[in-house]
Parts: sequence; structure tokens; C-alpha cells
Amino acid sequence: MGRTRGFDADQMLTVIREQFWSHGYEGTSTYDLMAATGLGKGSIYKAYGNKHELYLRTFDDYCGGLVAEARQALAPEAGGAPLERIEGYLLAVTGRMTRQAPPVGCYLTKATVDVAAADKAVAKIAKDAYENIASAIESAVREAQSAGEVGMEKDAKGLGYLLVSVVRGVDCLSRTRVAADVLTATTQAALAVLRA
Amino acid sequence: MGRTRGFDADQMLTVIREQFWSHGYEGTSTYDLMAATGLGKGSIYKAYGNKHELYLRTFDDYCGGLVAEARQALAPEAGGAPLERIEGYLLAVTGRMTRQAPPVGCYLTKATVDVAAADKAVAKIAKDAYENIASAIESAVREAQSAGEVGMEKDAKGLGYLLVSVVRGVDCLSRTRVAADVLTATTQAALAVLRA
DNA sequence: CGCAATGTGGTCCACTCGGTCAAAAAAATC
DNA sequence: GATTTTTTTGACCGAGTGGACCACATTGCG
Repeated sequence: MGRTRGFDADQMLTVIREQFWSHGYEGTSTYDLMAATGLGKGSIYKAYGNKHELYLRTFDDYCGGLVAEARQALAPEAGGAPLERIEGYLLAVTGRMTRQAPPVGCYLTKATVDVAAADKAVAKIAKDAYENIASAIESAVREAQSAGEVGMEKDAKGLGYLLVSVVRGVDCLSRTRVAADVLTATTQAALAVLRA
Repeated sequence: MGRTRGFDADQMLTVIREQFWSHGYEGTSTYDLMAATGLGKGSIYKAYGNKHELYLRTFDDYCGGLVAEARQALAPEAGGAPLERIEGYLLAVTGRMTRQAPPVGCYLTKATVDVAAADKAVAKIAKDAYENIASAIESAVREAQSAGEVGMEKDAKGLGYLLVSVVRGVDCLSRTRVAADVLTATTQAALAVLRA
């Protein structure tokens, strides 16, 4: 009953996420969202409430995907040696950033620095994402330790957070257009920790 | 000739920097600057032009201080073993972030993620800062290698950028209120790279 | 003491902001 | 085709924006 929606809601969220991602929360106006989606302001607001809820929705979805990606790539089911899975995951994530032109980095980084201080809901989502990804890496590191690929004396939890941190750092560097080979050297230096 | 300035310009820049630092460029209005400094709009603009020039000035000053701090702490003149200087410097920088309440992290990180994509002047200043700090660390690593404290097979340049990146990561994590001991564990994991 | 130059606080302006709302349009149901 | 229900549109609102501008206060200099 009633008129059917004339647009795809998921597609709309994707377009809106790209706006928030590249221009930030305050840097994205409702008119920007209208122009990017081709929809009227009423349609957008009718679907997801206000600007803040819209932001939260796109960010939560994104973080969910990020965590799922990490778990999938690092889980034993992914196949291959544990150490190879860790390396493959990290190179995939950082490689994604080095290939961007213009560089937009990771939405998680952007949201953290952009609004986490003023928005506790965003801070919570971001914190959970960091912890979940670090935890996924930690599990893989422990697996690698059991397999004898990584020294038992190493702090698996610390390594998990270290690799998460390095990705944030590569993100920052890429945003200032630091040369791509420097970024890969940075990632390689981080991975050397495991091999040592 | 003419009336003398009734306020301290450096002190004004400090207050303004704190505003930009915690609320970002777009999140800081000219009225915020007036309230924070206690000055009229005319005084602020007369001294430094417009909002953008004001931002650039505070950011450039900050990065200059950051680079100077790194060079000073890592230079041979600072005394102590090269490896100890590196560890001391990194612990000082990351420790500063873990003790902040509320966490505001580093202005360099904030500016990079906030405006570097849209502002080439800011991107240039940030890039130079990253490269200069990484270079200072690289020099100290080479010194440590010559002294036999760090293995010669390690990539000094990569380690310089790695440690710069880890600081950015710790910054991001601290902004989401990740526990302090996790942040120190992250830093320790990074420093373990050198010892290994 | 004028006088010129500079600092100061306040006002004004054109514009943008996020959000609301009533009316129009369109689809589903009868 | 009429009715009902929902979407869509676009005008509108009050608040706030960055910046220009101005009258006036305050200073150093001749």
C-alpha cells in the first residue's frame, strides 16, 4: 500500500558514505548529500532521520565490513600458513591506500580523528572496531606461534595493536602524498617484526 | 607611531591553535576564536589576515616544534646510547597521548586527516613534518647500528617511518579511549622491533 | 598639543546551515 | 476509477557562517 520508494536505500548509503568519508561530518552539508544522491532533502531524511543518524549508520556499516574482512582474511578457514595470512591481510589493506588517487585513506581513521572526540557513539563504534581487528590479528599471531612461525616470547596482543596502529599511520602518510614505495617500506618494516 | 597592541600575539596563537586542534578547521568558527581569545574579530583578523592564514600559521609553528623536538631528543648531543634516545623519544611522545583527558592526540594527525585532502598547503607542511621526523629517527637508527645496538640487516629508513606511523596509530586509538596499558603495550611492541 | 597611524570592538551583509512542513505526485488497494 | 497511503518535492525557517567595514580609542611623533 502506498507509493513505493523510487531509489535504492543501500546505494544511497554508499554514496552518502563517500561524501562523509572524503569531506568529513561537518564538511558535508545536506545540500552536498542532495547533489550526490540526486534526491530531495525530504527523501533522505524520511529514510534515515537526521544527519547524525545517517552518519552513524554509514560508519557502523563500514566498520562491520572492516571487521568482517579482517576475520575472514585471518581465520584458519582462509587457508595458508598463519604468517602468510597476516602478511597478505596487511599488504592488502595498506596496498589499498597506496593506490588511491586522490588518497582518502580509511573511513575509520577519518571518523576517529574527525568526530570521535565530540561523539561518544562514534567513539564506541571505532573503539570496538579497533579492538576486534586487533583481536583477529592477535589470534592469528598465536596460531603462528603455535606453528613455530613466530617466536613464543613475542606479545601477541601487543603485535595485534601494533599492526592496527601501523595501518592508521600509513593512512595518515598517504593522505599527505608520501611516496608509495615509502608506504610499502613502512608496512614491510612492520611485518619484519613477525619474522624476526 | 600608532596605537600599540594590547595583547600578546604568541599567546593568542596558542589559544587559537588549541581551538583548531580540538574542534578542527571547519568546526571552529570565528566566534569561537573571539570567545577563546577574548578579542574582537577585527583584532584577530588585523593580526593574521583570515581564518585560513591563521590556521596555517598555528599548524606550521606546531610542526616546527614537533620536528625540533624530535631532532633534539634524537641527536647525539642529547647524550646516552642511540637506542635509549630512540626509546626515550617514542615513549615521551606516546606517553603524552595516554595521559590526555580528554584525549586530543597530536595536532599533526588532526590536521592531516581533517584538511590535508582539501588543502595542499597543509598537506605539504604535514608531509615535510613526517619526513623530517622519520629522517631524524632513521639517523638515530643508523647510529645505533654502527654502535652494534641494532642489527645491520634492518632497514633504517623503513624503521623511521614505522615508528612515525605507530605514533599516528596510538593517537587514533587514544582518541577512542582505548585503555592506557594497551597503548603502552603497542609502543613497546614497536620498540621490540629494534631490540630483536 | 595636534596629527597621523594603528589597534579595537561592534555592526552589517550575503550566504549556508540542518531541519520542517504542506502540498503534489505516484503507487497500491478496493 | 476512486480512495488511501506513501513518497517526493521545494519552499521556508531561524540560527549561524566568514568576512568586510566602520567609528572610535589609543598611541608615538613632530
